[in-house]
Amino acid sequence: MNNIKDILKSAPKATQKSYKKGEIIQRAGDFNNSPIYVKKGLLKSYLIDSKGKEHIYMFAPENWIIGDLEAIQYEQPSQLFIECLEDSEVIVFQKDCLFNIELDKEQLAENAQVLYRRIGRLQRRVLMLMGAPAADRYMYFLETYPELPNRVPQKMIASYLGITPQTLSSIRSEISRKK
Amino acid sequence: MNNIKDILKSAPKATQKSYKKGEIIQRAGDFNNSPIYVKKGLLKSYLIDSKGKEHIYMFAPENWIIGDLEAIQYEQPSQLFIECLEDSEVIVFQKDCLFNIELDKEQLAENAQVLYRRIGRLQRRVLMLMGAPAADRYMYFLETYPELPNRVPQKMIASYLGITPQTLSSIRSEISRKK
DNA sequence: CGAGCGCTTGATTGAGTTCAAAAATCGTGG
DNA sequence: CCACGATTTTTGAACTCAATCAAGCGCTCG
Repeated sequence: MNNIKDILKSAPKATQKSYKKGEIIQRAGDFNNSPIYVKKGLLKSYLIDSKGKEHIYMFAPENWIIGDLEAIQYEQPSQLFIECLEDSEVIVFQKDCLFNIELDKEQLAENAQVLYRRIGRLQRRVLMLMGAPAADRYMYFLETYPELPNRVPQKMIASYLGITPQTLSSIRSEISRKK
Repeated sequence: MNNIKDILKSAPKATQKSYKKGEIIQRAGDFNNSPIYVKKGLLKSYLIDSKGKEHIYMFAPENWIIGDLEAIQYEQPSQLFIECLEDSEVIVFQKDCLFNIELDKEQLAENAQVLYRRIGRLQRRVLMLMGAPAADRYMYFLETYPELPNRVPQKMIASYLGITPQTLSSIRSEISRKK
């Protein structure tokens, strides 16, 4: 995914921070959004919709970057909350960390590839959300985050997949029945 | 969206091409994928799923960039078809056009922002696909592509939104009834 | 040890799909 | 420019998958 070495060298003014499980790092409405690199631990970002329902946009275990990139790029208040699911150590970047003109060429080229990879993953997710039935979505989650099924509660997985915890439960029992 | 000036200056070895309506520019399985900038006309990219059903991933009217970025970045064969919906003039880039090390710093920084914006749009789409009912999805389409409702048939809009043409038809009749 | 949260299971409901067919629109050749 | 066939859109009925509603079980941690 995102190579730690590449990230670190491309972030001259990044700051290191620690958060405890349960802390909310960024809130919807905040203007002060930054990309966050996870060194250790686990974060999630999520949207609260008009009916008060939570939709998880992504998880960020070790070596992932998380943030409301849409809000950052368009200089709008964040739509997303970012919350700490395990005690975590992170690096908070500057907003423009990935395209700051003070970076050197290698770093900029590297960063463009980091963004490219993220687009690739998002493309895959969009195609998945559009076509795939609930069971296939769960498989997709297992591929994307092989280490997470044991680290996050099922209701969060369901929220990430856009299905209810009940549906996920029945999918899982169906899978284990088939074995 | 993507500023034509920025794109052109950042693409030293790009080639210009013309396609007629109905031509297929790239096919699933091709290894020779490139990002394509649309100067004039309209393209679409789409996936054929295991049941033979077409899912439109995106439309690219004037000034958009289209391509199977996932396939390019991971150097895999394309999953997506790219097809010409109107006679079009396009610029075919090199695969690494956006992060080629020969580009200068301004160009690289600019390109990173182009990618950033695309991520922002994808983020929005993922959140939309996850939560929103069919009627809201149609509204989202109208916002994203204000000029397209008259240029593409409804069945394609439905395919882009992940709903059936029948459902879209009933949504539209409901909307016009409310006025 | 009890209260609350998370997971499971079953019954009911509902949004959207599928199937089918009619109505409207488009495109092409005469 | 019209006519005809093909495609697209609309409409309606039956069905399906997943959501909602509801109840019960098992943990955890307070």
